[in-house]
Amino acid sequence: MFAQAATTKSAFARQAPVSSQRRDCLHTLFAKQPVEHLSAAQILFFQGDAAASIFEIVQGTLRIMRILPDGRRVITGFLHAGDILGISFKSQYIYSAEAINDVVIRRLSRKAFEKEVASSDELRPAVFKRMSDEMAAAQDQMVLLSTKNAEERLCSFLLVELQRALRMGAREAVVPLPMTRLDIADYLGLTIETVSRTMTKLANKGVLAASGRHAVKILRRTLLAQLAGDGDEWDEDRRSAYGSAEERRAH
Amino acid sequence: MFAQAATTKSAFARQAPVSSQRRDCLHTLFAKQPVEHLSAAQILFFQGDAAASIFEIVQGTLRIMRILPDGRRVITGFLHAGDILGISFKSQYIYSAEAINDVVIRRLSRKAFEKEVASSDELRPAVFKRMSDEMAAAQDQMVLLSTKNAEERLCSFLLVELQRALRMGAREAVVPLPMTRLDIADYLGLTIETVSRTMTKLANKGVLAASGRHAVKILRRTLLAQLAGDGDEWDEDRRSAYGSAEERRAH
DNA sequence: CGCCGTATTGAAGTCTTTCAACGGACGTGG
DNA sequence: CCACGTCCGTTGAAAGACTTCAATACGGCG
Repeated sequence: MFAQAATTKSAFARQAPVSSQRRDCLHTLFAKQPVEHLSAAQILFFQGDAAASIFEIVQGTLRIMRILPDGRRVITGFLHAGDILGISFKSQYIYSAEAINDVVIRRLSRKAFEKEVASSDELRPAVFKRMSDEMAAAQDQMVLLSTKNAEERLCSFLLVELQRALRMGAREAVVPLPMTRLDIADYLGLTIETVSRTMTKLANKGVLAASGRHAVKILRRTLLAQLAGDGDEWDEDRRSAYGSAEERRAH
Repeated sequence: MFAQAATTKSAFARQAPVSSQRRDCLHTLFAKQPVEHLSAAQILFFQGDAAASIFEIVQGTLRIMRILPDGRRVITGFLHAGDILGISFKSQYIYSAEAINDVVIRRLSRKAFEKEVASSDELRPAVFKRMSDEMAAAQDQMVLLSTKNAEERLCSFLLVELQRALRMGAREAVVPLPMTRLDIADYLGLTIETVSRTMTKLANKGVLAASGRHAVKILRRTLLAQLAGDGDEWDEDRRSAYGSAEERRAH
């Protein structure tokens, strides 16, 4: 168990949905904290709870979500090993966090965290950067939800998760999907059926192949990236052309 | 002009799309900076530009947006007088900012800003809070885009803008809409036609009445709030009921 | 006063959702 | 070790919401 946690810890992430960057000095803050365990479906905290702690995820995956008064659920992100959770909170948690599988975390009190950050000139930029990355990820998600169709959404999601898996040291292009289809649907703003249908469509196209229920193997990564619709992420040429392209319509 | 700018400056905002809080000590940073003027449709900065400055909006409205490679545009927020722009940036701007009408801003170099923040124990929490508010707003927008239909989206938007107008000292329930329908559409993830149709539907219901092209008068504020679908924003009852409500489907 | 860009309205089309049934995997218990 | 039940995922068909295409109307500005 210890060895396992150690290897997981050495993993890092970049560009993931909510807050995951490469290992930085922030992790040293948690190094001495004891680990805590959560089992699948266990809730770490509720939306509206007093935001007392900041968490480092050592192992496993969490979903962070909001529930609307009428019961509709929105998943605003998935958090994996190496991610830090709770930096951008106010006095109350703005969403709920729930374990998808078995999760190991370390906890730091908000007070202690703020004290450390105030006193360290090295920590401050790291915190700042992390929040900025979180914000950028949130913007990406808004773009996805505003303009992308089902196929583009799923491809975007799979691409990000694939990149994460590869950074974690995966040797094959296999994307682990510990969450259920409903989680994916609630994250992408689709229904479970549409996710399922789109997945089989991608399989038929030869983009991917199911690898058990909770993983997919990516067969054509370039095609996946094209279908994701992010293209080359805004190149210089497009920029100068922008002015004349203003009349283009939405969607 | 000066007097006008002064009154505008005393305005504050809370809970607006991207970054607008009540007046706080951050504004003192800009007090000595000279004002700059932008005319309608003028671009303050481009997505991808080196993020050299932080801005305080003294007057007017900006749209912040991202352009996808294929030309699709997403507006991730509108910024009004009193808002501060650019705190959550990395080394490059993650979106473009463009004036909707005539805009007055003050500018502070990123370097100077960071220096001030590092040295002031009062400024740091203010910056932190602002970024957290921005994050919360981004999450709200994700919820809107994920789960809400056209009517709910438009009502949510109008409600936020109405609250802002009232805080700014508006005596009547009139929402100024300096942006075009296309802007609203790109912000809400809809088409211009759907925005238009939904607007007239709301007028027929007696919720609002057009007041020229760039303003609407809200006639039934409570109904507007109900139609926005945010309800009472997550009450305690619902929370305990959540566990048993897990089987609910998306949308 | 007339023009041009913006907004509204109508009708058809498309994508996703909804409703419904089936299939398959996993875990428990016999 | 297999049987069975349950949960999750897949597939099909119909319905619905929004988009798209197209024409018309409004409103500000020269």
